[in-house]
Amino acid sequence: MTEHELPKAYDFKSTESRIYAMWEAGGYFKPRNDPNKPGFDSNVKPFVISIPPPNVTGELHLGHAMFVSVEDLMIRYHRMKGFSTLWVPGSDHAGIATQLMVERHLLKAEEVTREELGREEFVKRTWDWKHKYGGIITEQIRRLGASCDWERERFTLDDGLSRAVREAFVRLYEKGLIYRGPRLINWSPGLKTAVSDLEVEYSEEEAALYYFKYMLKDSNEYIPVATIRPETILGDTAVAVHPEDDRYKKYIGKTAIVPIIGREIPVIADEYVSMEFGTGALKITPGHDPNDYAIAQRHNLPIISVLDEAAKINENGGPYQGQDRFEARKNLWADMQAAGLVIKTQPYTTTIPRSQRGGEIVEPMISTQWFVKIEPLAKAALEAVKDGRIKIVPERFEKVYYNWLENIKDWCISRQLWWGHRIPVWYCADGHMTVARADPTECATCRSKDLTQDEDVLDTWFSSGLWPFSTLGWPDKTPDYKYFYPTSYMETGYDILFFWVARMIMMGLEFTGEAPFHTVYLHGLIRDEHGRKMSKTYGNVIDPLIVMNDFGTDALRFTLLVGSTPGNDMNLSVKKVESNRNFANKLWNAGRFVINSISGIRNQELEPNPQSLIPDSYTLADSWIWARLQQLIRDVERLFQNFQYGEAGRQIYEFFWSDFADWYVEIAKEQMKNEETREQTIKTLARVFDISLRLLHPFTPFVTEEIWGHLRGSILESRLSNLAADWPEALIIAKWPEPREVEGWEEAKTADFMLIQEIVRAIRNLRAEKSVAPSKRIAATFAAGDKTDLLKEQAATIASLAGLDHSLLSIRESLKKKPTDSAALVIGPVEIFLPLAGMIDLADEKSRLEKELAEAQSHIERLERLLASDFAGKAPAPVVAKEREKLAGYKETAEKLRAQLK
RNA sequence: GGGCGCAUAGCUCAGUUGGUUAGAGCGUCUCUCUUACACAGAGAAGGUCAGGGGUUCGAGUCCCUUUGCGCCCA
Repeated sequence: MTEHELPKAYDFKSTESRIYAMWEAGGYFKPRNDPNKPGFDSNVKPFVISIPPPNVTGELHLGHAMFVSVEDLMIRYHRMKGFSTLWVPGSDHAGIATQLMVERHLLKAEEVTREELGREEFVKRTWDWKHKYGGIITEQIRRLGASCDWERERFTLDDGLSRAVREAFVRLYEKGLIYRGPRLINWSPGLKTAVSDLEVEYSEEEAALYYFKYMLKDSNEYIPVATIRPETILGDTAVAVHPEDDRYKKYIGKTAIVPIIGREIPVIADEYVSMEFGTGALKITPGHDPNDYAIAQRHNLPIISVLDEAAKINENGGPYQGQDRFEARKNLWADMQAAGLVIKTQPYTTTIPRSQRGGEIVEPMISTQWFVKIEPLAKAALEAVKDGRIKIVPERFEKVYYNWLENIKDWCISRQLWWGHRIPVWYCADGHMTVARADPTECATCRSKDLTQDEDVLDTWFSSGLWPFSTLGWPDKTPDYKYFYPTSYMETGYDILFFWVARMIMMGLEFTGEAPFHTVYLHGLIRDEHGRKMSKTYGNVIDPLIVMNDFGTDALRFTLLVGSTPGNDMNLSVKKVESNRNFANKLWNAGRFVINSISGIRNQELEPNPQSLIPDSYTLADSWIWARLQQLIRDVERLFQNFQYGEAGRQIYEFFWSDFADWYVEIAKEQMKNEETREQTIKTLARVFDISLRLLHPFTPFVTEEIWGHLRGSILESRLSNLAADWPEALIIAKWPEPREVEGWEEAKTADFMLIQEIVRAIRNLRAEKSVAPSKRIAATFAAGDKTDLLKEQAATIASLAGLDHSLLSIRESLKKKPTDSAALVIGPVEIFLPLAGMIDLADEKSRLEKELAEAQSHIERLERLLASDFAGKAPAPVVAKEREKLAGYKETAEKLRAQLK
């Protein structure tokens, strides 16, 4: 398509996939300096991000859209700045989620359970599932414009990454940082697996507090005790009271009788017991409560488990064996009631532990699991942030990070699942353990060939923790690893700071000796337009794919980037995306205008104007837009350095729409009518537009790439081809605009231009107020004082923007006599008279001017008061000077208005 | 219980070393199909920056405090 045929509206549908394919085919997503290729230069600085791997069977949601938008922006910015840029993509096997999904599918499609299929077949089926659906999420990420190096795509269950997992496990084991043993863990009865502390969520819920009598042995006395989970009575191994509690002191050391099952347990004293809470006495169930577990350790109490893996009462529960936990609760309580042991029940709000996945109530249970001894790792991870090797943005999350690591407990890493990295530990018939990187053929202790591998798999986050280096080839010192590691930024949502970021830091430091990245950037979560969490049941979920279909990828990306600030949640509405679709269209149409302008000179026999080569030939508007652009570049650079991407985007948007499109383009139309300024104007249009597109490219890559291609083409075909002589073939690899120092002329030009803007606005305003038809060109008389030359020079511009008749303009230094039948305006030193015969009501005019005078007067008073105060003495001189200038301006305005009113 | 965040126009939000008369988008009202764009242009209305106190020449911005909402950890 040639530039002459550019459609009136930007058609993202026909553009995005074509542009993406062009980028990929052009190899632009690959690092420009590749350690695996000839000509590699180790001095070129790399910039590396490893993607937060999405769940391989997941589907795109706004969280993905958010991280892709931010990371792609970071990557594109650095790529344009000349870094050798690598964004490593990939996905995560997501043990529980994927296994559940496949199980559900098998049950529905084939009516088989995984147990019926058997482990080997089930894992095979899951791989089938992965191969079939695993590509969906990455395809969707491509749609977002992600410029990652797809040839380096990784999956956590790949051979390479699985090798890394084994290496990591074995190293930790050999160092004594991994151990196996029975501990109190969080058990998910529905999934029949252990989960880590982080995978348990606590919710405030209505429950009941059950009060009952703990009878003392051989006595009619009892200690009243309250519990939320009566069924755990079956596992009680003590009753605890506070040593200072006068009510119960006397019972310490005596024996209590467990209701119904009649076990004898001691009454112990422990300061942990709160005398105020409940009855002041506590039943101790070390097998099913973390606090009780700790008390039991202190007092050497036995630990009794009363639940099996389905959370049914086990053989230790006497008559209740086989009953579900909630059923047993009811039955036991009824039996206790019958036995006269019940005191009362009362409603009670408490925090209930629920599984992050599925939401079922998690049971603390004693179970033999694998753990990472976390303290030494946590200490190192803490240090890395404290001493600044790693910086977290926004900074407040550093505190959150410290707090978590300072109170961390050992990490339960084994899961009773089939989908995942199987624990590299083998047992022989004698129970010897063999821990090995490669599958062993015999027991390391007794040489027995009869080995069985541990049934469990590792927590998915264990492999995710290795991600920044396992994806680059670790444990091998590959060229990629040597050049690209450590990575640069880790960008992700704050919700996985502990799950993932902290663990990556711990593992990175442990295994590579280096922080895996120097900066952690955390984005917020996306909520609906009124700040509610998006949920399917609520029906307020926004599907990014639908949004992209309706408004284009750029619109969605720009909305997410500009609408959010680091670490803060953002509310998203489709309306916002729509308005940003309009922005993309604005870019497109401004581009059409610029391109048409360039094409316009191609066919004309126009001698190059020698004057236009010298800076003096810049018109006021040229100078102004250039100064504004340079300021924008400086501001954007500063904002990018400070991770203020949203603000940077807003400023570019503002510049492009309000300065470039609304003012400069309109003035350019006028300037192009004049042969003397024509070429310079076109050049300025082209240069400013080019730089604007470069600045916007990381935000809205598709539309900018597309229109930039047309811009480049039209310039190269034109007589101005040297303008684009050093432009590369695609915007994605074009040079980022570098900030330049202020040259000194900017302030005066900008001030002059702002005066012109004020004049134009004032005239437009008056016209609208007086209902002058927009198409009607009217005359005007200016008394411009020392701005006379400026106004004369800008007469054509003012006339065209304000709807004046250029031939009927009169610009003087001063007027002997005020024109009659005119409406008057005062803009600082400039007086404007618009002859609006017949539309002027003298009384109206008078009150309008009086109102303006009153306003000016109030400013004068305010500023005089200000300047008479300590302000003048204590504020910095430039600030004071500015206020003095303002005062002078208002005084001038007021004086002129007073004259008008005479 | 400990920690963190938020409160600015009808709605959703910017406003990062304290310095004009506090901004944007959407929505509302008026006008305009002016040859890049009606996914647009021009104009307008709309705010005690949650309340109180303090620091400062100067506070939406810094400190203290109250209230309300949200989140994290225990």
